[in-house]
Amino acid sequence: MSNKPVRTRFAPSPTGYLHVGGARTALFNYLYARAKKGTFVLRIEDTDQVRSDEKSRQQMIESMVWLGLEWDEGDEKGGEFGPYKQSERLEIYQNHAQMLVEKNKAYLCFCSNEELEAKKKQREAMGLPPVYDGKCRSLSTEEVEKKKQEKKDMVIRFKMPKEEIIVKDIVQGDVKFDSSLIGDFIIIKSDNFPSYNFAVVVDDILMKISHVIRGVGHLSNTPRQIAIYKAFECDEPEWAHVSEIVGSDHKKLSKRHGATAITSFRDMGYSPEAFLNYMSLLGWSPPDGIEFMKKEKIISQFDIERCNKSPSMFDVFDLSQADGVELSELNHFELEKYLFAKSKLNWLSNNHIREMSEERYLKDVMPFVIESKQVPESELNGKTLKDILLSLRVYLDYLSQIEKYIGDFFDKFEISNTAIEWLKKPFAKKLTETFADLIEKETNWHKDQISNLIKESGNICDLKGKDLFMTIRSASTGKTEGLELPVYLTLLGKERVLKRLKNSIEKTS
RNA sequence: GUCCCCUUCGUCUAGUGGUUAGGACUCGGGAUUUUCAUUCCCGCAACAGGGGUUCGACUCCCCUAGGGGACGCCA
Repeated sequence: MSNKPVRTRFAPSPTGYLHVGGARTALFNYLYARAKKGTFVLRIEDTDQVRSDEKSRQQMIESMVWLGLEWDEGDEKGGEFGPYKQSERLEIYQNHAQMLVEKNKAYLCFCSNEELEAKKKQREAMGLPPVYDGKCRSLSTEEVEKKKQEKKDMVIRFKMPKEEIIVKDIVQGDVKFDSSLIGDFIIIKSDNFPSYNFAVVVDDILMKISHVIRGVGHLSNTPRQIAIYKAFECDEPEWAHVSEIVGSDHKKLSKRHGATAITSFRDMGYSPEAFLNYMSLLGWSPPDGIEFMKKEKIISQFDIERCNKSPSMFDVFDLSQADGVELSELNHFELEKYLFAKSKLNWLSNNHIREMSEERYLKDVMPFVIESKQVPESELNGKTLKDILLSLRVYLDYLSQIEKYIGDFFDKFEISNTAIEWLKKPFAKKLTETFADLIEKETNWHKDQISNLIKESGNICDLKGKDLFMTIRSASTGKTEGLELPVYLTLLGKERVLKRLKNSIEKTS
């Protein structure tokens, strides 16, 4: 419609952690700005003095940074249209409200809360929409002055014109609203703070926002906002109300689906790219249908026109297992239990982990290795650990899973029930001893050589196939699954293999 | 209560009047792998229901049901 430079914004209110819903909105704004070579701005909407807090703000920023949603302008970064915190823009809103009052498009209202409440109930009883009746709309200047003298609480209300308002929305199409159902709403509260609908519009005008991309929840606010644009004689931005995200129970995302706190996913060891990839697929799909994408590819294919209207489910937690549990209160360890093991998120994440550079992977996985406390400190920097981690890479859906594999390569040695079955076989003891002997004498510790030794043990004991391999596997790893055996043993190291074999021999007798 | 929006395999979705309704994840089967994972192949599985409009409807209209959202001195 317009060829103005694209400027999008994400405008969270710092009243809690950033969750999937918010992050997805931020993502779409980011993606669109990048796709159109525009600007992405971050504005903090902290006009709710009671609920806003600094900690939330910081956690949101932390989440944004982690996801790689870099903003070009905004909080903590500055820019030519600052400040970017609404609490620091109070004067601007008041001036603008004053302009509206002077143009007779807004007015002072002195009605008390009790009065309003009573009227609302009355109207509801009569089956009328609960809108303000406009009592103070036509107060004379004298009356206004008099009430001001009395130091009555006052607010500023916007004169809502009676007309049909059509929201022209990129994803929702044209949506009609009857403004008589809206009424004169408050733009400046009695604490002198602007109301949401007013502050957004003033900011979006001043910050030259070209596209407002947000959840459908805001669609019904849009007529109010359009009316304000008109009152200021400014062009509306392009609207795009994307579908909301729901939890596995089809209900709006809440603390119950928890972990919707972005930082929880970071803590579980999802890579930001993977999580971003997953979120981009909620309500949008790439034209070529290929879902595993790096950020650059998402950007190059993104368009809001391909966003759909129907709500998408954030389906990574098994809520049926989490009855009465508030997932948002759990740490990554506890949270893991409620994850669907085979979610698309995990699949994508596994793919991203495999595609990472080795350096990046090693660097990212290390904290989880350390956290597991299963690797002796002396070996933390060794080449062996590096090789182990690299071999384990294909097994990981998210990095914290390394904690369940890594111990098997060091001092931990437990024989699983299925492994015991192999060790109980009649030939197990002899085979294990034979193999141990061969290993003890071996000086060339290399996977090909180990492979030879396994075969040789087989020849000596007249065994091959599963009997041979599974028994040796069970005796040396305690498990019946895992890496290719010669590789596994190479990584384990001669000493540990011997120790384990001896241990297993005792169990077989 | 009033207004607005939504409803395609279990999930994410493609699809804009004529398709064997496509893909991805999951699931089942098979091949490869000494095992597990990986990889490859095959398969199961959907247009919420009812009315229209039309030669023809997943696509358009209406109704019903279900879900979501808005109606704040919250954002």
